[in-house]
Amino acid sequence: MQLRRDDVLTGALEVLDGDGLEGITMRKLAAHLGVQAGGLYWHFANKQTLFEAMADKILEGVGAPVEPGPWDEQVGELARRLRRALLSHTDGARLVAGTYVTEKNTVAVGQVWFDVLRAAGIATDRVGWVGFSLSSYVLGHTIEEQGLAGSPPAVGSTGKAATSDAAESADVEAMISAVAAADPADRFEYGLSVFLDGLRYQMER
Amino acid sequence: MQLRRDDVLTGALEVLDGDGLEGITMRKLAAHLGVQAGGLYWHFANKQTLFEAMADKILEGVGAPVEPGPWDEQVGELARRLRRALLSHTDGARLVAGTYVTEKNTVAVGQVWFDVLRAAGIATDRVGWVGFSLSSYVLGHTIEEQGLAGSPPAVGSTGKAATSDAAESADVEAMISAVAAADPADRFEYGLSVFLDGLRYQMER
DNA sequence: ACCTGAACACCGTTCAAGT
DNA sequence: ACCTGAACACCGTTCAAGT
Repeated sequence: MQLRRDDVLTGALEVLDGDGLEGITMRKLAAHLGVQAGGLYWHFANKQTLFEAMADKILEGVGAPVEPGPWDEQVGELARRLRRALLSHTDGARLVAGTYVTEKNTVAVGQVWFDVLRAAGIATDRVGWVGFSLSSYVLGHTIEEQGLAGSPPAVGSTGKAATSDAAESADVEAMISAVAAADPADRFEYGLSVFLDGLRYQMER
Repeated sequence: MQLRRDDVLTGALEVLDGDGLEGITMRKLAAHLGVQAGGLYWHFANKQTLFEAMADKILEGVGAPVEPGPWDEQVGELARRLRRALLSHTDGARLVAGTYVTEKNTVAVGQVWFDVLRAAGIATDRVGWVGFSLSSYVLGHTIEEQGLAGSPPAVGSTGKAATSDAAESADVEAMISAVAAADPADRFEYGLSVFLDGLRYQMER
């Protein structure tokens, strides 16, 4: 049974889900595929290239056309789609963030964003900035989401708060706990709504 | 001349600036400090701990009190401060994003955000969400900024646009070029202004 | 065309032993 | 207290050689 490029990619995403971004090893992937490590280099020039292909595969479908409707709902849909794709694999956000992707799917993503924002009436020379800003938010948020998953119950609740004002420090800890305890999807939606409100405001001028 | 913990940290940031995040090696850092690799483990339990300390050091000063003034200017100042700190070292954003920091400076950063947003009149239970959203944007944006630095002239301009509509694809490429060509600081300010407009809008209701 | 086997130049981490 | 020396169990990548 010969290996196709796509089998390697699928196997790599399985290893990613099992062992995380730092756990992916050419040797481990090779073993997972029942092959010697050196053999992988026939399919991918190096690990970096493999990572880029993985990142692109994660973005598959994010560039699909969006349903007709109000522009702000469309933009929201795009943002949610991107988040869902990044969440679909362990450390997906960090993987995509770490690779400067120019592959097929990434270009497709750029295309839909462009179409939607242009149809929304945003000036051509601003469309890129809006898309870049919003996707930066999605990427940053999702990285934090996936990072927080394996971290201590509440960031900062380790008791080593060095603040002199005990009452105030308690408030901060309460804030941090509230953030950590909240549904990540709700937090995401909140930030998204702020951004969309800002966008609407800027368009009404 | 004995090594102090802080010397190791400083040396590590120098290696970071020289060789990037992937280039940092316990052995290389040891050589840079004129020491054997094993010796570093007296100062830091492991590489991850070292990285966390580096991330925290990068955030030094970001938690300083902010000058009195309109709340939106204060919030903007905090966002810009964070961006500047992340930009101050090669791959700074990715370093901070990859470490779940609970150290001194990080807590201090949380403290100022809390103070400023609270004073702005944002409800206590919303303060964390706002701070989290905004810092997600800053983190995501800065990661992309630092990533784009070493990448091809214009993402997507590789000529392999698979779209059927040539004219539309040209528009997308123009958009991408416009984003890549623009001053990163301007792009950052734009997204920040959108977020702040949205925040103002939400507070007026 | 696709992969093995074996090698090369590295890694992070541990730990007895030195000073 | 702070570091060396040497080892252990790994890495990514290359490349002749096999099928």
